[in-house]
Amino acid sequence: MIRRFRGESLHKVDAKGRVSVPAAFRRVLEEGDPDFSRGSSPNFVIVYGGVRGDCLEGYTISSISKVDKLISKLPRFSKDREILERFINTQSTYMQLDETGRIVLSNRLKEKIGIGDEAIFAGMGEKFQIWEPKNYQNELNALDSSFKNLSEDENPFLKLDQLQD
Amino acid sequence: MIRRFRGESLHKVDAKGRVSVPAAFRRVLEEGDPDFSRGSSPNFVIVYGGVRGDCLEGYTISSISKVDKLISKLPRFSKDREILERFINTQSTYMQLDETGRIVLSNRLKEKIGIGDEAIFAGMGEKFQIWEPKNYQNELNALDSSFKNLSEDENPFLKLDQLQD
DNA sequence: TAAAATTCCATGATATCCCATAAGATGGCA
DNA sequence: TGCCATCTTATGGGATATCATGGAATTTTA
Repeated sequence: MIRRFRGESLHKVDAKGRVSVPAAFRRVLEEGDPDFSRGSSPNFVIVYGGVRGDCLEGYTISSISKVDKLISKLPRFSKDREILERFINTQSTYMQLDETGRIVLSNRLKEKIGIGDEAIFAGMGEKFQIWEPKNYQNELNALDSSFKNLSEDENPFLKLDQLQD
Repeated sequence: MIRRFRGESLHKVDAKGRVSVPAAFRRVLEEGDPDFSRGSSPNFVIVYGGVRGDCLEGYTISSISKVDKLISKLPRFSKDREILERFINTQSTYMQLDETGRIVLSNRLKEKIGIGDEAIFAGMGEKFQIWEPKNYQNELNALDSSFKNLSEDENPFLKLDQLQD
């Protein structure tokens, strides 16, 4: 089975910017790092630009590679490619878990998403997000109400069954 | 034969949040976990967000993987995909039965559905649900009365045979 | 050399494992 | 067809490991 990022959890951010990555996510990061071996700590990538500026997105090495490959398929020098490279390559950084399963968020990253002394991790399948708690709640509320306003045939749950395997 | 989740049963939730999963359901979970082997314990997934907030829903690995695969077909960063991942990945968690066939419900999960020291498991074919007993009874009653108010051609029993494969 | 970043150690809380038991279900056999 | 032996299930308690978090010590770097 390929494990995916699932679940949400709240973590303290200390004065140095250290945060624990949820234990369940670590397993996924380990599986997704081809260079990982027992006893070491997995590498992964954090994208801080992205479509939305309001959260950080963490990718395993293998899932960011998929995205990189897709970008490489776009014509060199095309505007599209340039934009995506800007967001996904330029505005991202490698990270490594420390021995206790933490990462450190630089001031730059913290400011980017307005984080104080708490952070919420949210699993999103092939990636996870890091949010400032209040912003996260707003995001959920917004999502909820936009979901409620959808018509029957806009409902993504129902659309799922129309996709073919 | 592909076994399905069938039947309902009531179980104690102890101080640590431990509950026995009905033995019949365990067989289904075992069959639905590609990594399961005799002697080990099956993994599965509990979704706690979903369209309805009033119960937990348990899926086998293989049935949740089907959903995950469909979601992965949607364009990355699309609204639809985001909504579905929020409901199905973010608001869910991996679970593993222990040797005696139990799982532990975290406080978070218990609060989510208002569970005290008892829980009802209800088989729903490809998934099962976990309810606080009183809420479950209300749900049954509501379903009953809404069913009674349906006209002939709204009756799902009758619609069943009109579907084609 | 001062500030920043990284490594190392410590600890309480939580979750997980391991063992125990009683009741019920199952099946064999007289 | 009634009784006994055995297995499975549901449940509880205690021991142990993992996790989240904080602080000190050491290294790096500007």
